[in-house]
Amino acid sequence: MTVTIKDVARLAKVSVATVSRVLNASAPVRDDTRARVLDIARELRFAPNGAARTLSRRRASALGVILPDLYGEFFSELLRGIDLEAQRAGHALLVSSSHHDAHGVSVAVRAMRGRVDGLIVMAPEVSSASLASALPDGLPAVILNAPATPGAAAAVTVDNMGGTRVVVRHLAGLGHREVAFICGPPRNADAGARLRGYRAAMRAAGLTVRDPLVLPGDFTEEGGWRAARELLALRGPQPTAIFAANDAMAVGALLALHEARVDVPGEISIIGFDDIPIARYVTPALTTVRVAIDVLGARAASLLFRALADPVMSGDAHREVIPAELIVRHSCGPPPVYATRR
Amino acid sequence: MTVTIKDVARLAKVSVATVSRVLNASAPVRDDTRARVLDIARELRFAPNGAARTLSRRRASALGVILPDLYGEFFSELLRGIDLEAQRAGHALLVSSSHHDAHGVSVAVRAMRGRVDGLIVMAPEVSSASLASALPDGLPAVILNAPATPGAAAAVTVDNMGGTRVVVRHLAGLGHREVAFICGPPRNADAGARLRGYRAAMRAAGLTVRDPLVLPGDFTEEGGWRAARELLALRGPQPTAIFAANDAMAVGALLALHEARVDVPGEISIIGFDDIPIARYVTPALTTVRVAIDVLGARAASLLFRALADPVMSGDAHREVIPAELIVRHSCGPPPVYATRR
DNA sequence: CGCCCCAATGTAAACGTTTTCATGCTGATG
DNA sequence: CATCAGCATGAAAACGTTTACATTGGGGCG
Repeated sequence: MTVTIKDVARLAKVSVATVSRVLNASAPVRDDTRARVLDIARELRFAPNGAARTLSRRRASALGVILPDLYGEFFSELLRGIDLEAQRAGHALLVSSSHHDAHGVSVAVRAMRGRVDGLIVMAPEVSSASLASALPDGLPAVILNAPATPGAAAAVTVDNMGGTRVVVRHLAGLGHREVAFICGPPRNADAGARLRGYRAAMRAAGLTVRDPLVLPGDFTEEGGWRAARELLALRGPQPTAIFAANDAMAVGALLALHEARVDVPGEISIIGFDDIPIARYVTPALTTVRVAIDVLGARAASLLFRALADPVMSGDAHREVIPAELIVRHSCGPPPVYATRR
Repeated sequence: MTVTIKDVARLAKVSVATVSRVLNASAPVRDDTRARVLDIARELRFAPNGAARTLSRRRASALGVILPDLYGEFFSELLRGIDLEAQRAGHALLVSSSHHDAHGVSVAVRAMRGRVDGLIVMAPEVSSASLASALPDGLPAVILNAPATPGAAAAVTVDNMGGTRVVVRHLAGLGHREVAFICGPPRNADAGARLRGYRAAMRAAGLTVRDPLVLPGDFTEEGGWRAARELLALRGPQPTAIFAANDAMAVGALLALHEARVDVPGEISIIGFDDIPIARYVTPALTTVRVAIDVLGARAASLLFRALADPVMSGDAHREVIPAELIVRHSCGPPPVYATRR
């Protein structure tokens, strides 16, 4: 028995149309009737029903956000960036997380039909083809960090290539020649791009990638720890630097080296990717690549709003890239003398 | 021109009612018609309109979450906990942040009417009275970390009293007598509770609180840094331990002491509250009080679901407290000898 | 062979808004 | 004084579902 616009209309002795007009200022209303309606509305503590409004207006004033997870600072920052933009446009956020596979994403997308005006989807482990087919027809969408989609939907991505290039150049400039790489999850789009970027940058710097120095990983601290242990156990020449595909793994590797009493950066340099807040606090502070995650989110939202305002544009599959910047702290130095001399 | 249930009905040569029955399995339908309807629906890529469904069912299958902010790991974890519970109940999350004052919260609450089945509200700086008056009549709500509400709505809070007590006992047990305290924001409910808890626990331990040792703060790293500087500049006897009302400030204080070449824990012990992930990584690792933020969120959600299932209960203003646990790391030790000797 | 019941389906009325169209009414204009 | 413009309002039709109620048709039972 909640109070509806009809109750307000009845008590104010006007039609529901007039109440609607007063509340939305959508048409001129005489001052005295407006005052009367507002009084009654306030007295009854009337609040319009969102679902009815959405249905009638064919506009939800909400954005759907579909994420693989909600764990860690990455998603927190992303969501904050999206929210910032959405808020200024008077839109709410309908979030749904824990959607890893194509089916899960598809279900989540369907559940949002009619409740949101557009979609921001992040599904780094779902192929762009199946993702495109999961997206509904009439709903504009922006895809985050997806494998390069051939013009299917608008997308925002991190400049993984640029980020890895600057890392390898930095290490090469310090004199490193044997740079190990700890990969991310095999099916993850960012992880793949970073691996490719590492290989390309190594080649460009005139360095060769030795296969045993490319280790599997999974973006977790634990995974980084394991990879570092594996490197230490390697027979043959050790690497003089480790490049981890994200900061969490770099922190894990740091821990493993610390446990093994290997000096960082004296004996081995280490470098990450993302610049999560923790990176500043480990000892030695982690040299890494900064990506403005909140900007990533904000750009996605504003891109979506542009597509919403101008439906023609949405076919044009706009693409945006968030820059990545090298942050030099204390975990990298020149290779040890015996190594450079060799 | 999106596809509706009518289109499906027309092409499948049945009524919309039958389509609805098939899609919701809400009534028996002959096998062949069911198959036909499902075929057409799939072919047309039909997805029901959420707003229409909500309106008709008078149930949104969504929870509203109203937060003061989205910055930092606290909110990330909170949201994750809420999402976990909501997801298992098949509910989505409508989040709205950046609502600090009573008016902002009120606006956000109104915007959610008709789009959610219940509300989780966190507004640590809004008085419980004005908060209660902002909540709509028919909508169950759970309040997080609010100042003790006199039975207005269900609430979940952190055991600030228990947490501060165990901290003071720990420090007293190590031999500290002069324990400084860095406060949180003046109007923040948690901050207030922690200050009161500190005073009470000091008294219970037979220690006196000297006013110059209680410093203002604001829950930020920067604020903790400033407070520590102020303590160092103090004439008269220095404290042998600093208790910060949250971890962010403890980290800031740690930094200030490090800069001033004061040994922690040799000369001064330091202890925080919250156990944010960074706490493990600073040097020395921060002794603190662990609060399971994700559990806080999850409890709030499940409490809300219980209220939803059983509307009678919602009047009963259930109250739940999340325990706080001391995590001993390396930032606390016995006071320096010259201090104990005195 | 006629009746009744049940299963399957259709019809139409909600749900609470917004919005289009129609209708008075006021006052200005010729 | 007749007419017309325009402003304030009301009536009713959307919007896309679900669901209460009505209507079939067929089979079992007397």
